[in-house]
Amino acid sequence: MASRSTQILEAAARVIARRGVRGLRVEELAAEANVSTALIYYHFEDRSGILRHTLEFISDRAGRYTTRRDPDAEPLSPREELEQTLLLELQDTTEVRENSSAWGELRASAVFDDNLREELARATLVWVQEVAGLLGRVCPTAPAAALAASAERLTALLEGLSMRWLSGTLRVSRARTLMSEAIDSEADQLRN
Amino acid sequence: MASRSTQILEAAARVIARRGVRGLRVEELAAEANVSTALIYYHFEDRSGILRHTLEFISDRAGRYTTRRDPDAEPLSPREELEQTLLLELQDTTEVRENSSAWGELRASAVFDDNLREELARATLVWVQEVAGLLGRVCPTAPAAALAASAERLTALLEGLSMRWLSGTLRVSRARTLMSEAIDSEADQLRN
DNA sequence: GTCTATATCAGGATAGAC
DNA sequence: GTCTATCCTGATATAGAC
Repeated sequence: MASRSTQILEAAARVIARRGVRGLRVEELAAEANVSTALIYYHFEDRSGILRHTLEFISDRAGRYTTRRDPDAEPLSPREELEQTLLLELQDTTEVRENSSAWGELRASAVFDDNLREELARATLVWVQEVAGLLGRVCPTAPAAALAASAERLTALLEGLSMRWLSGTLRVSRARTLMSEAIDSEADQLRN
Repeated sequence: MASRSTQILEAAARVIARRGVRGLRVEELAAEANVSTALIYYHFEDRSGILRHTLEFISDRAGRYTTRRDPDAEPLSPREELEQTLLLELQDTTEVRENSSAWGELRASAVFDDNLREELARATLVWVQEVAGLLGRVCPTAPAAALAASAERLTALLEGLSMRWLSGTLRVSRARTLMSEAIDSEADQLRN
């Protein structure tokens, strides 16, 4: 059963996805979570405490859905697994939209808020390494440095495309196409 | 000679680069521009008007510094010109930092602010087309659709890398390396 | 732990003089 | 066009009862 804190953090993720970190109002969060504002201040010291905890919550949750898989399906080839992992982030579902826009907000906020940088760097590193690992299974002969570079490019591209999608500059379908072509291209490159 | 409006917009770009869009206080902007808050409201209807005009200002300015060149130097090859155009955005100078962080902020804000989307889409399109044009001169035989896709990927990657740089997750030098490798790779791909 | 009610104040916006 | 002075809303945060 979700604790009160968790319930508030889930609501916070929804509000951030809807309004952004910048647009989060404690009162709106209270309404979304069906609690009073006072309770929020009881659990989290202040507004920026809410933000910190929510962003931690979101990056943990993103890690989970990225690696989750249907247990009955036949195992994916490394190539498919890589593609799926990356394209998962470009789907117009509530969950993905919520995580992606919160992630984008986190990244953007970190430019002006040192407190967020460490957590962000940690989460990015995990993410890049996961992709590098998948690439390594696609191209087992590629040197580690090349895998790392490809993973950095692919994840950075994914963030760029996500932002364009979320900001209404690019359709999801187009973003997906561009992303898979990039994956192919990096994989080819690594096979040289 | 810079008009008052321009003076305010230049100050706005500096303040946004320093504090972010959400951190922009009309009063701080007034101080930065050495004018009163009332004058700002005289020239721009309201806070979001300031934002819209600043976005326009920034994208025009980015267009300018991107294409500016030393008149005495011998002309660049298309390949060099492309590389220079893109790598110009990854330099740790005040001007570039200012434009890039303001640009990133505005992109992030547009996710939640419909007023910014149109201008953002326009500016992105111009930018993508400019890069597609440069790519076309590098690989004159490539079909237009492929040039467009490469340009979209390269500019999206650039935005992604810029954000990582500005948010302290990636060094500029690393970002530059990753970017030039991507340019090479897209150019090779187009030559097939 | 949770609520209702309210203090407090920052900051967007305007009135009116020059 | 530009300023000084000020209004006032909306948002954070707290007091105190249950």
